[in-house]
Amino acid sequence: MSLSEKNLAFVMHCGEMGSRWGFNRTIGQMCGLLTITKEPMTANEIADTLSISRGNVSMGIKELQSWRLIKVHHIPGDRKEYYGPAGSIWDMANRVFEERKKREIDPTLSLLRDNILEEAHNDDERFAQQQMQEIHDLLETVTKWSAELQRLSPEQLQSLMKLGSGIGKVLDFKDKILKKPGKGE
Amino acid sequence: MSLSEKNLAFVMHCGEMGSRWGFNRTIGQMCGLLTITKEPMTANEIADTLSISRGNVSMGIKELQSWRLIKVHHIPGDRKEYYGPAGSIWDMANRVFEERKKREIDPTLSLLRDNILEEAHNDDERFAQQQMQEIHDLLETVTKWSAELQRLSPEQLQSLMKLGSGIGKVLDFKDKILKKPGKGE
DNA sequence: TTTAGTATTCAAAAATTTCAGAAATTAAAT
DNA sequence: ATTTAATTTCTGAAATTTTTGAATACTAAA
Repeated sequence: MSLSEKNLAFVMHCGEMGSRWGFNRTIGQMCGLLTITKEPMTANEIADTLSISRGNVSMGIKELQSWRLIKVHHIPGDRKEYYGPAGSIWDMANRVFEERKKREIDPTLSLLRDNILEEAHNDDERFAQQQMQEIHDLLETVTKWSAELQRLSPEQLQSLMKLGSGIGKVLDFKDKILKKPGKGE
Repeated sequence: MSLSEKNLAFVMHCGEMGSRWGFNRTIGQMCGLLTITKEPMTANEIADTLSISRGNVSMGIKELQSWRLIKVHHIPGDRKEYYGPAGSIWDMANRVFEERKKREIDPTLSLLRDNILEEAHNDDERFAQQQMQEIHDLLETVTKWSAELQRLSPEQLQSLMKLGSGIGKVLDFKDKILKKPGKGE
C-alpha cells in the first residue's frame, strides 16, 4: 500500500523513463510498481499507492496488457482483479523489445518494400531508392536476427550472452564450422 | 526543392515515425529528407521543402547534430551551410542505437546500481531488490553486447549478420573453440 | 566600420498528450 | 429484478511539447 523510500524512488524513476520506453509516466510507474511488488495488486491499490485516478489506472492496465507485460490473477471468493507481471524480467524485456519492433520497425519496412518495388523515374528517385534499399536491408537483417534470438533455447541464449568478446574469436572459426557439414545456407 | 510523390511519402512517414524513434515529427522528416537527398541542402531549402519555419529547422539541425546524424558541408565562395547525412545508413543506425542506449538504459542502470548496493530492510525491499538485480544484470548484458558489436570490424559484423540460423550451430561449437586456447574468461 | 547574408534564440501561440473525476457499463450476489 | 461492487469510457481541464516568427547575434566581405 505504501512504498519504502527506495522502492518509491525506483517506481518514480520508471515514471520518468516511461516516455522513453514507449509509454507515458503513469504507465511507466505502474509497470515499475507491479514488477517490484511481490503480491499482485488491485487497481485501487495501484491508484492509492501512486496517487493517481482510478480511471487512469484502468487505461494504464489496458495499455500494459496490450504490451503483454501484466496479467490478471483471481482470488477465489473475491471478485476484484489482481494484477502482476506477466513473466520473468527476461520475458518482459522480450515483450518490450518485440512490441517496439512491431511499432518502430515493421511499418517502415512495409513502406520501404512498397516503395522499392516501383520503378524510379529520375535521378533523384534513383538515389532515394538506393538509400531506401539500404535501410530496408538493414531493418530486415535486424528483424531476422531478433526472430533468430527468440528461437534459441534459453541455455543457448545464456551462452551467447556470456560470450562477450569471444564473439570475435568464434566468428574466425565460423567458416570452418559451417563449411564442414556441407550444409550451405 | 520539391519532392516526387514517392519520396514525399517516405519523408512524411519518417515524420510520423519520428516520435517513436526518439525525436519529434519535424526532426524525423528532416532526417528522412536528408538521407534520401543526394546533394546536401541548406536550412532554407529544408524549410521550404517541408513547409516549416526557419527557426524550427535550426532547432532540428542542432538536435540531429547532437545525435551525430548529419554533418555540415561548405561550398567555396558560399557562406551558407549545407547539411547532409553524417555517414552510411549503417553508421546512422548505429548512432541512433547508441544514443538511445544512452538515454533509455544508462540512467536506469545507474539508479539500479545505487539501489542494489544498499541493504534491504524488510521483505518488500528484499523482493524488490531481487527484481532490480535481475533488471540490472539484463541491462548490463545488453550494454556489454552492444559495445562488443561496435568493436567488431565491418566484415565480422557482416558475417555475424549473415549467420542467421547458423548461430545455433556455431554455439554448439563454442566450447571446443574457446577452451582450446586455454584462455578462460 | 558598415552592411548584407546568414544562423540562432526565445517568447508566445498552437497542437498534442495526459489526467482526474463523473457517468456509464458490466457482472456478481441477493 | 434489484442492489452492490467493480471496471471502463468519456469529457474537458491541465500540463507538456512543438512550432512559429520576430528579434538578436554572428560573420565575411565591402
